[in-house]
Amino acid sequence: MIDLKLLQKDFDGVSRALMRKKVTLETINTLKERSELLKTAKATFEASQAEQNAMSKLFGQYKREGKDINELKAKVDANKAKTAELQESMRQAEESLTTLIMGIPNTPDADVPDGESEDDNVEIKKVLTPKSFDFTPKEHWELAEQNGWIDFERGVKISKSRFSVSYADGARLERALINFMLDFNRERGFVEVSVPVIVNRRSLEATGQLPKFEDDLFKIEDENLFLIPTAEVPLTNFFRDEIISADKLPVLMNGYTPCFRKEAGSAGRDTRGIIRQHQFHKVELVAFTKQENSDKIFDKMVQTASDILTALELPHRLVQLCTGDLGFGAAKTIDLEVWLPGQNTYREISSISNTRDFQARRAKIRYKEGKKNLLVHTLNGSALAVGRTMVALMENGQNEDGSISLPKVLDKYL
RNA sequence: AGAGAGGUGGCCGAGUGGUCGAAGGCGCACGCCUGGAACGCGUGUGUAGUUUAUUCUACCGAGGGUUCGAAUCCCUUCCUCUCUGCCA
Repeated sequence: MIDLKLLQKDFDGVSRALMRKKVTLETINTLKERSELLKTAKATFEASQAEQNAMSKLFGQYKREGKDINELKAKVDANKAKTAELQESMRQAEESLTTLIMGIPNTPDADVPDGESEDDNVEIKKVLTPKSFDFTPKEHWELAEQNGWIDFERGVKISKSRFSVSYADGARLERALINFMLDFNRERGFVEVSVPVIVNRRSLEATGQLPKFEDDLFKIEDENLFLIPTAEVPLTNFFRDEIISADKLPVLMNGYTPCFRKEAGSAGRDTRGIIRQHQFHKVELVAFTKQENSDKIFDKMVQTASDILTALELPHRLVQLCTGDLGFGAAKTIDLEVWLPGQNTYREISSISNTRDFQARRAKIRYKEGKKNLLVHTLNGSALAVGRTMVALMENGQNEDGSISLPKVLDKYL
């Protein structure tokens, strides 16, 4: 949620930032109007309520002293009706503001490049050089089938399209990667956490998936519960409605979960293979920091994810997302894209975001600084998407006969 | 899933219509005491909005109702605990 006080104070600055995220000036103006309306409505109501409270107190006093209450009662009755009306209009103002603001994205950082789509993202650097093959490298689905690692048809039979089965060495590699990543992140200071993969509506509102993106989520019928699209949701909600003592910060977490996404709107994209599945494994980093430290922790998270790829000997690059590609809650995002020789391109394998206080304001996660309670900054990032890591290992490690050489860091996990 | 009990501040816990944002205790912070510490004593200690500030408003799981006035009465709902059932 964006900072309404800041909008009041620096309307031009905030609206300029929001317009970079394609929020129309009309919407921003409405937002400002509604927040001012609420403020006045609240003030009027509270004044009337104060009057009511004062008279009610008098009422008790009169009764105790045996005074006549008829006149007072008439006054109090009249004020009561007025107060109820004021309260109702305050409620309406509140509701219309909430509805609007919950759908407003975060403001991008000043240094985020402008752009329309992923084509305008800015490459920051490349790590490791893709090796050249003296044969035509295959795509991962071919290798996966040839090695008996992934069974696509049976995944569809058991569930539906965009589901697959990892099998034998494929399943073992998957598990090895999860363990490897969890250990790697833990050694970097991220405490391992295992969380529910089914969460309630409030949790998804806090992180920003709801109310706007309900169509992307698998919902449990009749329960008002949802399958998580990322461990970011349960991990970030760990501290929801809490005040963390400042000396505990930063809190760095690391968790593995399966993730579930409907992939509505991506029909026809990545239909072959396991690049885009309804269910996939991911190890996620989440951090809670003091406001002044989130940039530092952000860099640490990017470095950690990049180092995992390096340890796995996977060539990759860092890309800073432009405003047009930035997610709903993110102020700043760096994607890690891994080289896929079969596809002859870099593909996203991790996305690391600083949401600053956007999620913290929705989730009411604060810390105490002196006498004041401040919103934490929350950050999240994959380290890494497991399925896509398998894809990269297959395509980069393939030999001419279709067998696959795996990096030696995985030896002790296999 | 059935039966019962219950949800109050960081924690425990009192409070059945007004003087209750809420006794008391624990914890925590500061001060006194001490060579230093424990003990003891004193003071302070919820969140959010509003205001320059005092103030004021809201919050005793959530939502609604009764009333001039609700932590307290009524309704709905969520959650927790105990027993029974089921089950990794």
